[in-house]
Amino acid sequence: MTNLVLSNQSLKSLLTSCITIKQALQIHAQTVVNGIHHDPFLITPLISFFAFSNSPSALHHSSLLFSQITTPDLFLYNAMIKAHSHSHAPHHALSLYKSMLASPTYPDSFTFPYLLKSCVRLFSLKLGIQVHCHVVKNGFESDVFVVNSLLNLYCVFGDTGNASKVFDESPVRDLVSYNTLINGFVEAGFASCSMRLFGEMRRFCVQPDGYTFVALLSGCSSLEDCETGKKVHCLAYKKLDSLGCNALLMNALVDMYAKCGYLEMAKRVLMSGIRSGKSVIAAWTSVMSAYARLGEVDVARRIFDQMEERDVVSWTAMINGYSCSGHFEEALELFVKLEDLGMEPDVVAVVAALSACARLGALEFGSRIHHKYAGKNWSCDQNGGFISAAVDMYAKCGCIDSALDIFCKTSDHLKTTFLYNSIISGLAHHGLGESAITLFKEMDTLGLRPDEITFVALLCACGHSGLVDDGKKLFESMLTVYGISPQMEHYGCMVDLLGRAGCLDEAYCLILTMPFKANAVIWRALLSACKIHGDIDLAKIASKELLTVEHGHGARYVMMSNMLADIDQHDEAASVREAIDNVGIRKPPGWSYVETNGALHKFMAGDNSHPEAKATEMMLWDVSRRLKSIGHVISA
DNA sequence: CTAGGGTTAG
Repeated sequence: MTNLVLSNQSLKSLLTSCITIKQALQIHAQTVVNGIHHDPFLITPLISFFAFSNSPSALHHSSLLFSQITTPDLFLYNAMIKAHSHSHAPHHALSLYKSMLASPTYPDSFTFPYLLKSCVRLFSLKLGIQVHCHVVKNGFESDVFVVNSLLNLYCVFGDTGNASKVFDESPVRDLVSYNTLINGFVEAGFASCSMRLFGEMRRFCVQPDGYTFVALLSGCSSLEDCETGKKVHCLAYKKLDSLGCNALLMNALVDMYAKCGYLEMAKRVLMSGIRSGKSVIAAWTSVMSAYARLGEVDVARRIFDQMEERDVVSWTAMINGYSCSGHFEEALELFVKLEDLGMEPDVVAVVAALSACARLGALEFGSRIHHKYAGKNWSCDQNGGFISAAVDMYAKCGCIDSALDIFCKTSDHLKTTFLYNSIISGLAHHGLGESAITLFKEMDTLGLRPDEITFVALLCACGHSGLVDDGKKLFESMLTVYGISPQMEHYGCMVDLLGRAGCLDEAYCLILTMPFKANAVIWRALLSACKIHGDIDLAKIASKELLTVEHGHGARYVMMSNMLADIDQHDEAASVREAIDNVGIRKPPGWSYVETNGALHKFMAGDNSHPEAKATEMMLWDVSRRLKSIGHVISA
């Protein structure tokens, strides 16, 4: 090759037609050879080429070049910030911004959207709020791109309150602003707000596009509002003559009809999608899930097997389809198959598997999954769902210590009401009422609001630990302090709590004064308390009431007959048994699982077929004898 | 602004 010396100009024009990283590296080498690598007109396009070539090593290379520039200009700063915002290390974007603030350069409207995106990718609302302050300080709140990035930031974190505030206070709004907030409302579970916003959008004559309709339909799916869904369908049909080529929209339509239970309509839209050659995996997944929810697991499985393409989402849907119908073993089997096929399960799939383990009590399997996926690059441990699923799994499998360990190691910004609910109910089931209350008090200092589930867990914890006064105080505080009106479940917990503690009259009184008609759960709780404390008169009342709300339920008869036998009312017990025979009621046998050394053992009431059934029974007898000896009262 | 699949109680 001839020793050709290229001028600055020709190198620069070469760079514009450069395609591969290798070519750009060659040009860079030339600039060094020619001693012109400090020419800003050459180095700037080189840096941005490397920055935007979507390769971690090239980005590293551009960072090196960038660091050698003494006073980078705004353009270069923005280029580097943008490149880092979608890199594997978005925090570099914020460091760059910091050094920019220390330099004579000021940010502009191009800087903030990428900073905000970095905060989103760092899962840090806190940093995002700081950047928001800088937006205000620098006067960019009226730039529509900045506004849309702010909207996205708040929506991603489910903070629709702040998102609405940004939206309301912004002098500029475009289609993207509306779409972002509409979608944010839907994802936060406020689908009705999204419908209202859509109305406003139309009044302001902002023309919706495909994304608007997809978001709205997704809202109709979650509301199971097929009426609105149909209207959106019509509107989308009229507005978009290109409806036929939008796969996303077709999928959203199918999902809406499937979730609303209009399976025939869902399949009709799906078929039209197939005819026009669209990508239909998502639509099939929706239809499949609908069948699973209806309890038709076999139909769901057939669809799953017949789908010509399956992705992680379809696998997850099938795994959950099994879980929904109580087929936890099949769910886990499918998860293992997914792993064996070399497909990388994502957080949602892992969460689904952990949940199946929790339901089965499959500790070894569950902890294997937990350890395998904690600390992966897509960061399960940054995902609130993964953490609560793991906490729940350990708690349900009897390892409250492991559950607490995970909980305590979780940093505060990842602690949510949901996670507290998981750990508190875990503590409740382990009879650790005091700890449950301690953690509950912690929520306040983190600014987390308890919800109705928190109180179910708390009251349950008090009930299992005999903390009657604490339970009463908490029940009081629900409405007076937290503005949550107690539901049937909460009254149920209170009846159980008072009943176990022997305050039978107080429990009965609560039932009579509560604002709803007591359901079977409540009467059963009272009946069970009567059994423990041997109150026959109240037991008769409770069982009479139970009969009126729950006609012909086998468990009631069995419980009643056992109870009467226990308190030496053998004649009455016999008459109840007779009633069972007369009505022909059969209580479905109780069953349970236990997992040891990776094998699952199923136990059913009255079933002695397990090879170690005799030994197990002896062990159980021993356990209950020891429980009795330390004063524990075993209820029905 | 890019569907479809998820975690807590009873």
